[in-house]
Amino acid sequence: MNAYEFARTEAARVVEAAYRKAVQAGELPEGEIPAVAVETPKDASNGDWASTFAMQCAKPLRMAPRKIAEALVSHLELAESCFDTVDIAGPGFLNFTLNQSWYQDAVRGVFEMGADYGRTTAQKPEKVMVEFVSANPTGPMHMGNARGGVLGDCLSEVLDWSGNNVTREFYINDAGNQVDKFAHSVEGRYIQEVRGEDAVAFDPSWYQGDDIKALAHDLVEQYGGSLLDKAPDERFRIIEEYGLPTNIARMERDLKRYKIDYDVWFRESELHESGYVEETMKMLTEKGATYETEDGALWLRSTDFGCDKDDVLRRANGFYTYFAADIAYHRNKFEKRGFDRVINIWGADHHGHVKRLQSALDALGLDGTNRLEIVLMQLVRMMQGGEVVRMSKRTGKSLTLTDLLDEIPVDAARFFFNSRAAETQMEFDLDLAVKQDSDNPLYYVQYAHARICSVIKNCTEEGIALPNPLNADLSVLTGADERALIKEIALLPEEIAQAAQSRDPSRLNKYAVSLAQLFHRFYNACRIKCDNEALCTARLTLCMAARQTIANALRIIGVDAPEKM
RNA sequence: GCGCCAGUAGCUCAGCAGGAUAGAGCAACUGCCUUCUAAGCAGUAGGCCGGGGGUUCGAAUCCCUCCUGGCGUGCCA
Repeated sequence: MNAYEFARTEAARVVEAAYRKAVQAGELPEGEIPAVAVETPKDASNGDWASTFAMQCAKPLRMAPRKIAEALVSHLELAESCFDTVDIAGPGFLNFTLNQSWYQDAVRGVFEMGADYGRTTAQKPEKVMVEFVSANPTGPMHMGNARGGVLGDCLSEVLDWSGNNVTREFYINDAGNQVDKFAHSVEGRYIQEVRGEDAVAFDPSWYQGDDIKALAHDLVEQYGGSLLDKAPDERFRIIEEYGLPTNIARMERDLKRYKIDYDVWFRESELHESGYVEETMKMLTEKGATYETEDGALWLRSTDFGCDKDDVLRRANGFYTYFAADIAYHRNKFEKRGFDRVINIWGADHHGHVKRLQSALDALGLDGTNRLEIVLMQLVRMMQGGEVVRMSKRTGKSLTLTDLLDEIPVDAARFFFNSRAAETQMEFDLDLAVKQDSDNPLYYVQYAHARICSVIKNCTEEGIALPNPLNADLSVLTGADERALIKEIALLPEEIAQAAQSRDPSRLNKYAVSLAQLFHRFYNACRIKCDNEALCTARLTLCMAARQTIANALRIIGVDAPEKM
């Protein structure tokens, strides 16, 4: 158990024991008491931990909260706990102050775990898949993908650190209408390049990006004009078999550059080719969840599940919809690959899709409502020169992930996109991002790390022996800034667990900034390299713990912790 | 129309399984480098927590309602 969790459970244990004793002594009535609530006060002058137990008991025990608090305190036994004192404050708060040995243990805990400090074990470890980005292979990735990429990657990391078995997956939509449209667009540009702009009229349904023209150009280099002699089907096949793998390889390369590595790249086309989609539709039909209309289309009875309308699974022309493939895909995740839980990162514009997919899985007996979670992410609004930059693959005007990484460092991008919870609307000002240097909170955090490294380096160069952190005596660290830093260090495992539980990795950014702030404050208030040997040793130990903690937090976000800046 | 998300300092946002005086960064102003990294620290100023009702010892946080903004409501994905 980590130091933070220990303190929390100790506070609750001690209060509950005091209540029992007070009842035995006849000072408090026996009653239906709630679980002991414990929290950390915002203001340090209210102690390190506080319990609102006395106030919560006011009603069930029919007593004034302060009276209850007084009775509790008179029976509190702190000798075996990690607390020094308990005070009654305000309407009946019980404010606990941590004792010296707790601080000592908290710092030691960092060194016992080292690079793994912050990891916890789950009560119920899950085999969980995080599917994210899953950008269409018909063009380059945009800013929404950039945000989703960091979000999914950091969420995966945080789930992993909380004791789960995590798989990162990219779903490749290499089937359906859009692929035809993609091939059509490349074909058009190919014809234009071979025979001239006027040979074929521009079709407004084409994807317009320069990437399409570039692919057409590649084909001209490879085949000359010979593709025009081939049958249309054959030509389409050649274009697809060149264009899709090329784009997929580029996405993989860009994501690697963005420090994202997937465990699985899953192709939608496999689901169609193997007959898995068809099989899944048959299962739904057997469960009575579908019906057919006269034109031959197959429908899912979504309204039966509370959705506003039914959904087409198989079009009148016999082709399965994206939704049908998606149901099959998720059946594959749960049934075939045995994931306990699946978390998808989706753009908020897909929110209407959530309930119907979950419901379809429920109909298959896979309990999608509880096991499939969708983290909806608001799209990113790009600003440049004070104006909104619209992003659209179709108009080709989008700013791509590659463009972004050409402009700003990977770490700056990753830190930025992990700085807000998924559901918040984000504004990304490119002008600001490019010139963003010392204003960027990332550098504030990294600077704290570099500063520590520098101090430690100076000490060793001057012949000051680094302490063995596992048995260093920290009893001299009694200052407010020192203790505040230690308490923050002790918080890392809890922050990670909370981030995982609430599916919100942006908590780690906030934590890292706060930790850096407390270090900078400590650094300014307390001289590390000082004449008092015991103090110097203790503060060096604290520095080393802070360094490890910052490094671990940054590692989860996926940015470097530099030794100098 | 219906559905989802959001509205907190000048700007960007934390806080929201109810708790003590509502926080941070940026911008503004005032101090701090002859000693470990000033990409730093300390301080000042800035608020009807969108409006209105309710629930209770206590509401930015929960419920209802209204207003404003974003998104969705395809046999597209």
